[in-house]
Amino acid sequence: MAPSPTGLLHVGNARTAMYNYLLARKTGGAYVLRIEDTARDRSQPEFERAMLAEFRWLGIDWDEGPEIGGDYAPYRQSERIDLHREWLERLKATGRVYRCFCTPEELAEERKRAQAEGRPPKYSGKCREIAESEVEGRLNAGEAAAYRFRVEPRKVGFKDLVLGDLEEDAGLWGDFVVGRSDGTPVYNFAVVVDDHTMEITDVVRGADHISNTFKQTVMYEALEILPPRFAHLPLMLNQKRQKLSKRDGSVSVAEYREQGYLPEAVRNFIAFLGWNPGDERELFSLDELIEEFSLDRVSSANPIFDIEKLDWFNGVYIRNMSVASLASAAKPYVREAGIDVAKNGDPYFEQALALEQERVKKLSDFGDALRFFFVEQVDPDMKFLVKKKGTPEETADALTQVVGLVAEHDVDDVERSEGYLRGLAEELGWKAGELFMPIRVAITGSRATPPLFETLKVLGKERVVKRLQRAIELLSVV
RNA sequence: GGCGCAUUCGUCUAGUGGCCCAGGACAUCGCCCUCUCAAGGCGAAGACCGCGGGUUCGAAUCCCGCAUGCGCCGCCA
Repeated sequence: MAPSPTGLLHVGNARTAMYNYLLARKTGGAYVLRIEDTARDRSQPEFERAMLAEFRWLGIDWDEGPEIGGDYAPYRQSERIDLHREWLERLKATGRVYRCFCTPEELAEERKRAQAEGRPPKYSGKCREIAESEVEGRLNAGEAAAYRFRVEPRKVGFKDLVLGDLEEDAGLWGDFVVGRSDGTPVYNFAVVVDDHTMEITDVVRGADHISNTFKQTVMYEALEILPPRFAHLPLMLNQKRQKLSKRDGSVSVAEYREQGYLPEAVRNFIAFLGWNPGDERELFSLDELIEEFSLDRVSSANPIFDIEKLDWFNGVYIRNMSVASLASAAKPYVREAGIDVAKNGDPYFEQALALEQERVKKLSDFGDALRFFFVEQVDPDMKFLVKKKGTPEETADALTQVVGLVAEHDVDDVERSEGYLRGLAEELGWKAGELFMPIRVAITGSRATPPLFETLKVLGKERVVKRLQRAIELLSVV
């Protein structure tokens, strides 16, 4: 994989990296990470660091790359410029490149005019036939000149492992730049040099690179070297059905991590955006994905990123976790929500967590879900604290009796609590739910909570009594 | 504007000439379970397979055209 560090890692790139990774692990090949940082103005080391961290979080590791090195170092494109220059010399030797003196301004102007007149914005070839002597003269006079590749009009094709045979007419291109006037290589040329010199066998990248691949194909031929295998992945689209962009805000992997999506869920979800095993299974571990993945089952249509399905995957993975590992995963998020996790000890936290485990979709949901377990007092909504179709007075009376029972029998045995509380409801002539709801609201402040008796047990007699008494007071003021 | 790629339920998709008047999953709705909320179980609704022509005894599947969407057309990657 070869990301360019010009922003945060977004889910589209993450999927591409995943497929690369799966393919490498499945075939037993070496997985190479190369940083494409030839965009000097936009590439930033912070982005590189962040991206690598994000890959690791997803469980994607690599065999060769910056930091860890490898036989084909260096692994940053910007550090391979000498090699690119060397290969540019080779290209020059084939007579396929020439100097172009057009300034960026002139070219932009040309393009604008072409667009306005409805012509394809293609380089005119203006500098193509400048005589060798004139080239030298202008160069000596200090004029800047780029290197352009002389394109011969003909059909260019390659076999794509996902899309099949692809073909394009090179006659439509115009000569393209391979070396900038400042001496640095252009990405599309650097890639050819790097892929070849690093002995890359398989290139899996986004479909937005298809037209680059045609041009690379021509360069490979000119240099008389063999291209790698290519596979282009249909572009992941946002809800508006546009290509996912780094400028697109809510698509960075970091954001999902921060919201409490689990790496295994994100992985599983992303893998299924454009790939499936051919049967109806959907839950796949990394190892299973490696085992089953193949490029020929990658679909050729553009998938749309649908957060609801991710939510479902995440919920499934949260439910499947052991309480202990869920606890360590969730703690930072709960703390982030302003809750003093350590306050009542780990066992308390884990018991509370276990009650909410099947009720959340994201780790960040635990903050709100667990809050009532940790606050000093809850603020019950009077509307629901009062018995349905009942009065504050009778509710207060009932809760007073509940306090008595709790004080006498404790709440440490779920079945016993249920027994005596059901008994009370019967005595009162109430339906069980009519009694349980006021209790629930009194002790949690909410109508949607884990099962009542287990909640009572975790909270403990003392808290329960205190909260009930406060609710009774609130009811008496009404 | 040119070129390329794509087009099956709202979304992800199965489907490679007869098993498909199209299967699964998410979401939605209903029922069950039930002390609430979830989870779970069961069920419903939801796709004239983008449109139009062919080929064939037979097409979602093959061919052609059109439409739409996306991508690329940079001394960005």
